[in-house]
Amino acid sequence: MVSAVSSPGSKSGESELRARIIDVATTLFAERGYAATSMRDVASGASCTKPALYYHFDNKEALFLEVIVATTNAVVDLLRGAMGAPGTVRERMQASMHAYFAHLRAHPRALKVMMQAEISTDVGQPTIDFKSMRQSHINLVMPLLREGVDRGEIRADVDLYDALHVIAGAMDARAIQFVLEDEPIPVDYPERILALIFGGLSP
Amino acid sequence: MVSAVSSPGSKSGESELRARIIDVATTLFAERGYAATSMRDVASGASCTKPALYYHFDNKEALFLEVIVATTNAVVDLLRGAMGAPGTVRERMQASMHAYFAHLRAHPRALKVMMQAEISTDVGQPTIDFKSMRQSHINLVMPLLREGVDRGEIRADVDLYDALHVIAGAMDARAIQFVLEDEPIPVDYPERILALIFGGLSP
DNA sequence: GGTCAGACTTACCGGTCAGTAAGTTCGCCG
DNA sequence: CGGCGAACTTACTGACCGGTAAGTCTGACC
Repeated sequence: MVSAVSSPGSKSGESELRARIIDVATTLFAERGYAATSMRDVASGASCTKPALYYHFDNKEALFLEVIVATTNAVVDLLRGAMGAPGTVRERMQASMHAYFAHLRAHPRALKVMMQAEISTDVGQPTIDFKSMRQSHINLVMPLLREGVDRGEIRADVDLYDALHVIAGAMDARAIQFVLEDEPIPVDYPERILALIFGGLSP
Repeated sequence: MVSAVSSPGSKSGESELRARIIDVATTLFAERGYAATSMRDVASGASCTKPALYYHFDNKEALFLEVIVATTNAVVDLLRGAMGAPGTVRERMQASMHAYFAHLRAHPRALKVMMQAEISTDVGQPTIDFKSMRQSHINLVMPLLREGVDRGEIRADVDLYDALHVIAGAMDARAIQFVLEDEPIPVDYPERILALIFGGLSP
C-alpha cells in the first residue's frame, strides 16, 4: 500500500505515464462507456501493466472521475473565456458557439465521454453531482441572457430559461450529430442558428 | 437447440414471460446501460431462470435490439399520429410535442434506453443502423416544415435543416433534463417554446 | 556502499460474466 | 395410454472482470 502522505493517487500531473493513462482512458470510456471498458484494455493501450494503473489511481471509478472532471473543466473554461470577451450579447454567444464547436472538432471524445458520464448512473453519484454541474453551466449562461434583456437585445417578455433550452438545445443537437454521425459542423453554423433564434421562424 | 421453423427466438408477442422479460430488460438497460446489465439480473427481475431468457431470445444483443426497436417504434408512431392530425403546421408541431412529452412522462425509460442505444457503439451496429434511423426521423419532420413554408407560416429564407435542429434540440434538451434530473416538464412548455422559436428573441 | 522510497512488474485471487448441455414438466394429439 | 414438442430448470463451463500481494529495478541521498 502506498503511504498516505505521498500518495500519487490524488496528486495531479507530473508523471508521463499518468498523462498517457488518462489520454487512453478518455478515448476508451468515450468510445465504449464505463462498464464496457476494462482496466486491462486501458493498461494495454497505455503500454503498461494493470497494477501500474492502480499505482496512479485508486480504482476504476477514480480514473473515470478524473477523466470526466478534466474534460468538463476544459469545456467550461473555454465557454467562460469566450463569454467574457467584449461585444454585444449576441456576439459573445456566437463566439462561445464557435469556441465550443472548434473544441469538439479537435476533441470529439470530449462530448462523447460527457454523454457517457451523464447516463452512467451507477458511477460517481456521490463524488460528482451532475445536477449541480448542469446547474453551474446554467449559472454561466443565464447572466449573459439577462444582460441581453437589459441591453435591449432580447425581448423582455421571454422566459430566459426557455431561451436557454432553445440555444443550448440547438447547439447540442448539432454537436451530437457531429460526434455520432461524423456529420461536419459548418463554420457559419453559429451565425445561422443565432439568426434563426433571434429572428424567429415567422415571416 | 430449438428447431428453425418454430423458433420463438425471432417471433414476437404471445408469451407472457416473454413480455415480462422485455419489460424488465427495458428498465434495466435504460437504468444501467447495455454492458452493466447482466442477463442474471434480467432473469431475476422477470422471476425466471437464465436459460429461460435464452429460450426466448438468441442472446443478450438480440434482447437489447428488441427493446430498442419496440421503444423507438412506439415513439415514432406517436409522432406520426400527432403530425397527421388536421390544423396549421405550428398546431401540429405543438400536438407532436405534447404527445412526445406525455409519452415521456408515462415512460421515462423510453428516452433513457434510446440514449443508451445511441452511444453504445459495440452493439447492434450491423443489425440496426442508427444513422438511417435518425434520418428517418428527419424525413418525418421535414415535410411538415416544408409545408409550413408553402403555407406561409415559416419564412421562405430559413434553412429548414437548421430549423429542425432548433426545434428538436429545444425539445430534447428539456426531455433530457426531465429524465436525468426529474425536473418536470410544464404542460404549456410546447406553446411557450414554439412561441419563442416562431417569434424570435429580438424585440 | 548501504538504505530507502518511488515506480513499477509478475503472478495470482475470488467473483461474475454470457452462454450451454442435458434433463424435467406439462399439455395436447393420436 | 404413448409419445412428442413447447416451455422451461438444474448444473455447469471457460473467459474475463476488478483488484492485490509480493517482489524487482532504479536513482537519490547519506
